[in-house]
Amino acid sequence: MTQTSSHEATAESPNTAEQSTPSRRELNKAATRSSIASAALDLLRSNGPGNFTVEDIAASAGVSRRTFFNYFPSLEAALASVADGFMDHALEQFRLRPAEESILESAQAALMALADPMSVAPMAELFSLTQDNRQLARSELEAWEHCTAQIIDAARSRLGAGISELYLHALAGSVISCGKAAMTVWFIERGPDLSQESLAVLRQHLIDAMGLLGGGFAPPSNAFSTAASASPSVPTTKDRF
Amino acid sequence: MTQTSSHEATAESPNTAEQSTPSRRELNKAATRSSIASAALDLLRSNGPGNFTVEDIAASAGVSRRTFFNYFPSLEAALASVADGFMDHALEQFRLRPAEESILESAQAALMALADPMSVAPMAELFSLTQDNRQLARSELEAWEHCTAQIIDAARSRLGAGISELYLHALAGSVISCGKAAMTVWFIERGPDLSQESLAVLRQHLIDAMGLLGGGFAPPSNAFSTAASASPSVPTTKDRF
DNA sequence: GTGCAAACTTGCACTTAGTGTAAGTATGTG
DNA sequence: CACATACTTACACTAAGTGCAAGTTTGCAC
Repeated sequence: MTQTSSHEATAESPNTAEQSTPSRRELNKAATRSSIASAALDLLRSNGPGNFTVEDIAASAGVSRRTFFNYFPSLEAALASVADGFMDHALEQFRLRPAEESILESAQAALMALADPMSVAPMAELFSLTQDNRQLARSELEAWEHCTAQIIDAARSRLGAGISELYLHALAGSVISCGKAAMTVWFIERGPDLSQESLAVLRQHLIDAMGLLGGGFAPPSNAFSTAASASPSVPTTKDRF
Repeated sequence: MTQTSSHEATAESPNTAEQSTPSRRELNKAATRSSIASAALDLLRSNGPGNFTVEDIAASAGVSRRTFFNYFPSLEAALASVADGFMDHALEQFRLRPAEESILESAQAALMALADPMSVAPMAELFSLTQDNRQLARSELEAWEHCTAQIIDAARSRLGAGISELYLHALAGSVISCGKAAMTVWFIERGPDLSQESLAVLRQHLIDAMGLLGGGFAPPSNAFSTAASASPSVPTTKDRF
């Protein structure tokens, strides 16, 4: 989670190289952090949302309550770090796409990269465990929002600073909304089912949602048929995977 | 805010009529509620975000701390009730649109209705006072999310239950994202400026954002010129206001 | 390795959010 | 007027989140 970095004590690695020497300290910190996060996830699994406290997580992770708060600003943030990992992965994929590709294509490709079991499993689990809890749902909204902001930045640097801010904001927001919609609908239909068949459905939903967006949400009667043909810049992509 | 209704004690008015006799009780409750909300807004104005407590609000509204929590589940919710009023207004407009109109057109029309000073003033103020506070920003996200859910319902009942859920979710989410984008960009550009000129800018942003959406976010080089021509179902609407 | 400074952890004390409960006060009804 | 119901309030309690100061670990120089 990028926003929690401000709560960590280390500023930057002392060596000018980027990741040559992770240094004992950083390794320890990373270990502690992930141990807290997975303790939180375990408790979410076993006790259900709302039925455990920060103290429980800290005890289960073998640290003090105070240390928990040195790593995460709230209980929800600890759980949201799972979603953040998922989205960081997506953003990485997005930024790796060739600059000449359209934003929608890049977004679609990036989202595709998430429909594999390894990436989507923790996210799907969070989704399922989170559904009925207000606090947790909020954190998830925040994670999506954070992701939107990142896309805006990435798209701006790709398209040049001259591009309309409204275009950037509306596009990034819509892309995220469509990704969110695909996951939500998938989850409603399939629950936490991570089989190949189920993931194929998710993948198709992601494709369809982007197709709808690229097609300007042509009226529903022919929504799916026109979605592909009406969007020359997003050529269906269905056959690419 | 619709979701706070579960925290209120009254279930339904005793008389079968809808709003004939608001009854002393309901009047008192409404008065208390709005007095709490405006006390919260006053404190936000005078002290800035994060620099006042629920106890302060309760004292300022002349009720006990406990009563505050009988009306609102959190400090943020009290402030968010302002945004909720704004969005309820928009949803009302949306639902009043003729059924044969496209969803995008209806959404655009509904959003237009909000660009008048009376509606937008409290929202803009919240926006400005809220910008740098995490908790408050979360509540606002929640309000948008709530609004999205309402649009999904409204669109489903308009388009019939046979319509694809993915279509509904993606469309509603994108519409809201575009509305949010228009407001965000407007606010970045103009700050809390509610002059006629500034509102015209907001209006134009709302139109443009919906145009972009209807046009499938045609590549930026010709984003604005093609946005209108590429969306036959959303005929610019610029000349309607 | 010895020593020292910086980073990290922890316990403690404190404020505030939020909730359950039971007793009090207002409101509507016969 | 009497009575039931809705609403407010005080009180007590759990838990979130933060500041601070003392302890412990790590990195680095000698």
